[in-house]
Amino acid sequence: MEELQSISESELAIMQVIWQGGGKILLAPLMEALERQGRSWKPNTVLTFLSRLAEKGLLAVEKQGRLNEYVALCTEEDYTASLTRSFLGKVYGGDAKGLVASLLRQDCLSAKDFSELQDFWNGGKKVK
Amino acid sequence: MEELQSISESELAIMQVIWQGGGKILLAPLMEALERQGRSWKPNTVLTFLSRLAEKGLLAVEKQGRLNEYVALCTEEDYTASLTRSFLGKVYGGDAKGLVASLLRQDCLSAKDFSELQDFWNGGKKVK
DNA sequence: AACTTAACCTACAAAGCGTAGGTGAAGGGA
DNA sequence: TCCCTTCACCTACGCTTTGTAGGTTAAGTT
Repeated sequence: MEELQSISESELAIMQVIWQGGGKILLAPLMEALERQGRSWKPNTVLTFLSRLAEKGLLAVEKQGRLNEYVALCTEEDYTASLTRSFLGKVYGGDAKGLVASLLRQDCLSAKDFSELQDFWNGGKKVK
Repeated sequence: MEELQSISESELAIMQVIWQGGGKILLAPLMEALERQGRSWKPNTVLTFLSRLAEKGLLAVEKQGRLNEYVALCTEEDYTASLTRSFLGKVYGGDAKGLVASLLRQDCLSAKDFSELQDFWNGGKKVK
């Protein structure tokens, strides 16, 4: 699992549309989706974000006739997992238990959350 | 618990020295500590970091005679807790269970970690 | 032929960061 | 008393990231 490059807020918004749309998209539907969520970026602005995402290795650009199809190179889960590993390393020196302890101390995990995680732990181990 | 401003790697290195030295420090001992850990910053460079930390609200500057004493305004635990909340919000939309599930999926938590966390959970709740 | 869309290249300002230099005040020693 | 060192404070400069496009051109649509 490689370390993904970090991206900006705006770039993330683009990726989220692509992920939610099944992992690949053309410019026109992307613009529409962004418009629908209230982002009023000029097409060129979006194209800039797209090419930066390609530079950063998050997107592949595939010619479909004369148009470009922008294809996500990882899933949203891969991306958040990578961010999480990076955060864990930088802030907790890789000590995942420390991170969870911090969540517990801050009351971020309810009793219900915790028991669900236990189930996940017990069940998930086998499945995987 | 306010949201602390984010700081750079270098600024963090400064804060860590201060935290480890009991929360307050003068320039001279700070320089020595940094020197000892192999950082060869010029004094002015360190002073820049210190004033940026003060601007960001992480440090207070108190005159001790003609010298400045740089005083940490939060503990290291407060700082990492704040980073963690911020990360949790941005990446998981506040879903702490989702974060922990991601750690589990990535095998970041061993069985031993998990049982220790259960102890922490059971014990910690009472204490607090 | 004119218009629209998309692609590609280039640019530019603001912010963040590393890295100090210049200057001046204040002790400390010769 | 005069110089040297330390520290503080202000200013700056180059590099990178990010938001935000404009200019130009090629291709498809009317």
